[in-house]
Amino acid sequence: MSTVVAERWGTVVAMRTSGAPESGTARTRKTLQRDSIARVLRASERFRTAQEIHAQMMLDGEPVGLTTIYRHLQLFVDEGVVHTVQLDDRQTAYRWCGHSAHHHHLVCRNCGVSRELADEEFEARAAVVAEGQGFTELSHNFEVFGLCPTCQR
Amino acid sequence: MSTVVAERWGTVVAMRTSGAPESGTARTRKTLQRDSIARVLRASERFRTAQEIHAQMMLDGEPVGLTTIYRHLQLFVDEGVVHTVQLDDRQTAYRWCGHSAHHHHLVCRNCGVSRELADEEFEARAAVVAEGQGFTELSHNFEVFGLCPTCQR
DNA sequence: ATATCTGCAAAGACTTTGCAACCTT
DNA sequence: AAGGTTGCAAAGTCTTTGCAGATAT
Repeated sequence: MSTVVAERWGTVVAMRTSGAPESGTARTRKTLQRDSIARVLRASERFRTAQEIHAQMMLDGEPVGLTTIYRHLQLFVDEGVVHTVQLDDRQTAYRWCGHSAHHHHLVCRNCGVSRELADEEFEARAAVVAEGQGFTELSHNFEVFGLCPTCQR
Repeated sequence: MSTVVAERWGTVVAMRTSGAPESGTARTRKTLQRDSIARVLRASERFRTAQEIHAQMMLDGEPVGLTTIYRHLQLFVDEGVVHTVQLDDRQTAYRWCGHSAHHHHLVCRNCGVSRELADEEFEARAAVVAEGQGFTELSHNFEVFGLCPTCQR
């Protein structure tokens, strides 16, 4: 159903069109766990790790297995509605964006709050510089970290 | 000797001045292993993982423990002469740059070969966009991946 | 002579997989 | 009824740490 082409250096992800199941293939089922996870993600503009999401759900009285959380996060990422950031300590943080349009993030390194950054000039320059070196099939990572207004106090 | 301030979201690394030991502190010793690792890194313009470097050294008849490789890579990073990139599969890849001036990389996702990118406009735009949102103490990640001329064939 | 360096073994941390019971459709 | 879903336990990976013997200065 989903086609993810992950390569060693940089990743190329083919989005999966969640609503339109392929010929004779099963659909993703609607379950309490899936809904809970989506709700928690949508409720905050922060990047959270799977473990943090799990801990919060346990506290909130919505116990969902860590395994299930990892699985749905990956499904959401495949669908393009959740975006990720690699933390320095080798963890992956997830954030609900609700759409799969290409963009980047400005992330608070203290609390994880983030804003979306969609700057066409970045994209253009990245392409120009890379193509100037003869590289093709480009993709890129770009994240800005800083202290958000709230965490500056 | 080295001061590394690693925060959860994004990293702030205080360079360590390798040549000038602090008051009464010991210096890094010159050893065969350290030299071998540095030589291997300098010999290629690629980003390599610790495990790849280890494998190559074993094949090259320069057996050095994986532990030692990890330790020296970290020392080189602290000194600023080696830069890193986080791979999608959660590994860290290292590349000898020889200097600690701020820059980014254009990396071939097939073979890891890379070119340095030093584009002041990127830096400027990143700062402007982020400050416009009220964020301070900025830092950022930026890497472009693609297929190098050689790997396109 | 002594503090650092090496590297094996073991520990750590996050994430993935096997599998039997469970729940949507 | 059929097949996706759940979650515990176990496995997997990369990286770090403990420690005793080896080594650079």
